[in-house]
Amino acid sequence: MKPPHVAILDDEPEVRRMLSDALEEAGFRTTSYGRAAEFEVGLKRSAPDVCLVDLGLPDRDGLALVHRLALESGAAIIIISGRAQVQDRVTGLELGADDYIIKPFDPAEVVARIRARLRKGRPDTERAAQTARFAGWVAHFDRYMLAAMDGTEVPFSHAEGEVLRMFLESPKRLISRAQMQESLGGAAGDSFDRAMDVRISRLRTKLGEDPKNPRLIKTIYGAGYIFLGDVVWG
Amino acid sequence: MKPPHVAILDDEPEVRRMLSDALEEAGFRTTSYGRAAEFEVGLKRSAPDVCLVDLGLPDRDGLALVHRLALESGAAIIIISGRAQVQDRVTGLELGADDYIIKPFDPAEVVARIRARLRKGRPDTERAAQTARFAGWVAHFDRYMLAAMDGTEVPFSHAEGEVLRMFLESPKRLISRAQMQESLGGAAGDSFDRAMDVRISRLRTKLGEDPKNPRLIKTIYGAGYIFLGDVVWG
DNA sequence: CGCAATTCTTACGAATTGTAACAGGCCGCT
DNA sequence: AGCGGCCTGTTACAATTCGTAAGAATTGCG
Repeated sequence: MKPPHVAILDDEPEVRRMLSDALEEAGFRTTSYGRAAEFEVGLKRSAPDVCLVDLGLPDRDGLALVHRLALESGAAIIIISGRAQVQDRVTGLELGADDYIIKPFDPAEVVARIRARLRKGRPDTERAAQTARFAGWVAHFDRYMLAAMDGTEVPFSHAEGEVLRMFLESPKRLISRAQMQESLGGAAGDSFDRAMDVRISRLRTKLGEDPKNPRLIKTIYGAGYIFLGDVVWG
Repeated sequence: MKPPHVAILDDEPEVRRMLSDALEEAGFRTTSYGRAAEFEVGLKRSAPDVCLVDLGLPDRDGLALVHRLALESGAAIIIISGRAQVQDRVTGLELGADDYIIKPFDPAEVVARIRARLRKGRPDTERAAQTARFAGWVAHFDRYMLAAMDGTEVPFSHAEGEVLRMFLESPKRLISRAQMQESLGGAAGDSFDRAMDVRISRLRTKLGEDPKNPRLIKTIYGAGYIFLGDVVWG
């Protein structure tokens, strides 16, 4: 398994440096950003497992950013802030942060808290579920079959299954093209993005989507795709 | 859904009392224990969702208890301790605790941290709420749809959604053009500000604004925009 | 080697988004 | 009030992005 990826957002270069050094020492991959705008662009390319966010940003309301992250991203969110009041911590946590660390901090503690989040966040012990229910379908990934309620079965290929699995693992979340390509091992080539389209297109027809008005796999022009529909694994 | 159950282990009666009061006020069920032995007996009867454990116990090594809990129980474990050294926190977290709170603590923060743990532990239930109500509309950011009260729905694009979301996150506050450009990832180019205008223009028409007299998105000449209207998220 | 299934590439049409151009409004000045 | 410059709104068009059909390349199997 690839090492977890931590995204760092802090406007002070020394702090970024200290964090990324400590985290890479601890075996994580890191990406650092100095401004919220760059950070959000980076999120679209690859979804991190943990976001370390400094609230004292010059260019954006940090709490609003945290709120959005909590809603949209599945990552664990850890706030780093110089504001030490209890009320600040409470509102940060209420808005969706998973932890709140006060400056000045010790990098070792940051590492320990990140590990604690990842431990709970990824119950990969029982992650062997091979079936998923959604929108009247049951996807059997072990047999490469889609079963409808009425008993009819539709086979799907490996490429289609990769895409479908990605959707079912992150339902109701925007998935950017770049994320898919990274996840599906495709080098972001010139015409590889067209292949993505085709895979999704075929998957859509197998799911019986109305091309004019898809209800499950929706295209977000210029951003990616989103899978609507409630998913139950197992 | 039954309210979550929090088990409290602390040898000081006043602390137990303060915690249980605050937690029940917040809607949790609580059970308090003064000694580790009772605590372990209680665990066998009913498995709590969260364990609040004071490390400074007279009758047992608290860290060893935490370690066992982490391995055997599925509950979230939060350490409360008077020991404030970084090394103490790191070892506590490494041994399996999910959080580490230092005495003296504020009950409100304890509640917030417990909620943060439960949120991640029970995924997918409350994250789905990606909607905001305002001025007779309901914005569904997961489906990219605006629903009016009478049931009619208007789709909005990603670009329009970015603008709308910015407004709804900061209602009744001035938002400058520069802020928007930063936030929407656009390099502040020569003609990029024109694109902003167009986005806002299109959004206005979808909201049915009167161009002559906009009620929701008001432009402040030379400064930026302001979104009037009360917003309720959820 | 031939066949079939899968996947990629190419090509063209459709949807969205950005850009340019023009029209109108706001503000300061006389 | 009237004028002129700057800011903003809107429309039309161009560029980018995406969907899908059909053919080519790849893979797997006998």
